Amino acid sequence: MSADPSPTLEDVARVAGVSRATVSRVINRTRNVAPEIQEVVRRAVEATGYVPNRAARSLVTRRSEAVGVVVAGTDLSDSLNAGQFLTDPFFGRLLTGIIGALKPRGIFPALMLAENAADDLAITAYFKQGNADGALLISTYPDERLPAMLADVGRPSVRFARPASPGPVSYVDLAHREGGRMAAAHLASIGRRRPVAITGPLEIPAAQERQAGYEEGWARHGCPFVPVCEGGFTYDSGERAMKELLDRVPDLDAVFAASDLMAQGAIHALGDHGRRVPEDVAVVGFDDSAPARLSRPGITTIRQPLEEMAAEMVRLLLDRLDDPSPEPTSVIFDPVLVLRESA
Amino acid sequence: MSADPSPTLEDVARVAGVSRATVSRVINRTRNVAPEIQEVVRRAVEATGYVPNRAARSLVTRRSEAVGVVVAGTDLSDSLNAGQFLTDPFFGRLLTGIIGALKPRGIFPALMLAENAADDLAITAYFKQGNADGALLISTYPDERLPAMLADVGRPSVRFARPASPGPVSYVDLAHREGGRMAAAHLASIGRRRPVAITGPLEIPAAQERQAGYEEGWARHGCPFVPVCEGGFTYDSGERAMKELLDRVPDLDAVFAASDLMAQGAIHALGDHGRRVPEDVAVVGFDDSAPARLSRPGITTIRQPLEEMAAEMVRLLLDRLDDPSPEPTSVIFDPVLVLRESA
DNA sequence: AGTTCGTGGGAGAGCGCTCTCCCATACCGA
DNA sequence: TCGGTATGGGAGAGCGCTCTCCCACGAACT
Repeated sequence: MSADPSPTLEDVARVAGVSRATVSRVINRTRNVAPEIQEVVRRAVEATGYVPNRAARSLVTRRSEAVGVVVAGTDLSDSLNAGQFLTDPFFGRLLTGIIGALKPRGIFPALMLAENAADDLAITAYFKQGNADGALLISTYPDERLPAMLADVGRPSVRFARPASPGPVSYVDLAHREGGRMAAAHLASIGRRRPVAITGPLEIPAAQERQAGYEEGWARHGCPFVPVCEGGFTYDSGERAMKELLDRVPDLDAVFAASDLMAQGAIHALGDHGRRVPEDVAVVGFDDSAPARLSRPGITTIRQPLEEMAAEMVRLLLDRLDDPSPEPTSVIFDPVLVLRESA
Repeated sequence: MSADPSPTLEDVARVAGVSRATVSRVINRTRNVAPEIQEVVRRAVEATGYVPNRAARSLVTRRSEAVGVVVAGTDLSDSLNAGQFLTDPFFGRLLTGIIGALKPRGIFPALMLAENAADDLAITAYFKQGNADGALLISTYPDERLPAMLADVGRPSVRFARPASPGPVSYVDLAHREGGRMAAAHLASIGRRRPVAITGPLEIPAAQERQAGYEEGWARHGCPFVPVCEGGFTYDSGERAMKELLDRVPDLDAVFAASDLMAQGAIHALGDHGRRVPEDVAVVGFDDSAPARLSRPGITTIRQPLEEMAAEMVRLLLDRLDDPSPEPTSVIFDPVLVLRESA
């Protein structure tokens, strides 16, 4: 059954009674070939079980028909952090979108973690060797090194999330500010008046934007000052921040946490202090990841359409690979308020 | 900066004043080369910024130095299911372990989803084209097609979880039966006497084993009959199963759920029925995934050392790639009881 | 009839490596 | 002195493709 010496183009050509070039043309639909000959070739391919050898093709086309997904975890470079990121449903949704969008092209993405400078080097070398044509960069941190390094070796990349400083890189992002505004508007609309905020790490543009939008929203509803505590997007940081805010603002009645995980931590901290959610305190999260849906009470949250955003990243990258025009593009998606029990 | 015509072996050889063969030998440490010449070559590599072209190398070695991670979702072939699997922390932990174990070899795994027969074909073709040398197969379902198909095209694979029928494939698994026994022993040790069980899908060997061990454990503690309800590993199925069991066995005081997600669903269902956890009902989960740690109450659970198991899968595969001896191996890991609040 | 196309096929070079030969040199024991 | 044997280097074939030429042929024009 297993024909160890895999059939080559030459073999197919012999069986079909044509030249190698003709077979190649049929397979790649690269030039007109008489229909009857196409048929003969196709039958020969079938009969031999031929499958083109990617290495040989890549060698001459200088294309690998592969893309890499680079997860740039963190500048903090504790090795746990990036590892944990992979278990974050946020990442899973993104990955689902990427794989789905790549599948029609027969591309399976290579997954890499960039945790430190050595990794950046290894990853750049990987691309330079011709293992992949382009990169999808997933980083919540404003990491700037990789896109430039990859551009140096002629590999375009598309980022998830706007880079901190504008560079020659396409990206896909959410209207975070609008999301923050929506959270404030909703909390105000259900009669809350003493809001607080648990932000993400403020060196991240997205975290800044969400917070800015939230404050803007409250200002519009007559509340010019919002007590705030910075978190790190994680469950524990949300719990800790909530405790601190309860100390500082005992009569708070609304909290906006910049991630669902932090919202979950906050809700548990509120419970520990005898506050009921949503009766005493309303909580709004961000992302609409699994914890928002599965925890009790369900978390009212600002949904990021991550699957769609991922598909858009793929589209941008493939477009750029098909036509390496020099214009970086960006696409911004709208957040959606998802109502559950917590607010 | 970007030397578009990437330097080739030829270029390095010219700079170093040696032949192509010698440069190749130095780079691949494939034969003795005089130390001073090694030094000269190394300097030339440095100077030119040379990086070997993987396609050219693969063409002659017939090795890609790449591996694929195949996530075989389900035979149920609802497209959502596999997508959701990626957001499951279970998968994230496995992936973390795989990537970590592959990194020292400079390999970045290609990720693929097998949701139906067409996918199986596409994936097999991908391997046959020489895109990857071997596969890491992650499937909780006892899918048998892919390992055989891959073996047919000369690609070894290592499975996560024992296949339903023994085949020519290596695998890594957990002592599920022992895990079930541990759950029963713990519940008995804290004085529970009316146990029930929420199993995983019983066509999955792992689910059967966990259940068998659980019943065995209770039999040993004087409880020969355990009411049971089958779930699907998901949150919703756990919630539903718990409701059903509460109807059938109103005075139950202990439940073993075969996944943490189901345990979480069960705990919420118990709460809805006015039962306190763990005072009225003790709950033990399985996996030790994020929900077990983050939900309230924290879920006492049977931990699978997924990262270590993943690393072992990688080791088995790489060994087999380095030396394709025909003996499939299997490695079984021990579960660990992790105590939290729920039992 | 001769010229000019357009169309569809083949020949063959060459992508950048690895690896098998082969050869030059140095060192050894007889 | 000579054959034998490591040791380390170079020459060159060839992995399986793509793609540029080139050519044969028929149709359409002058």
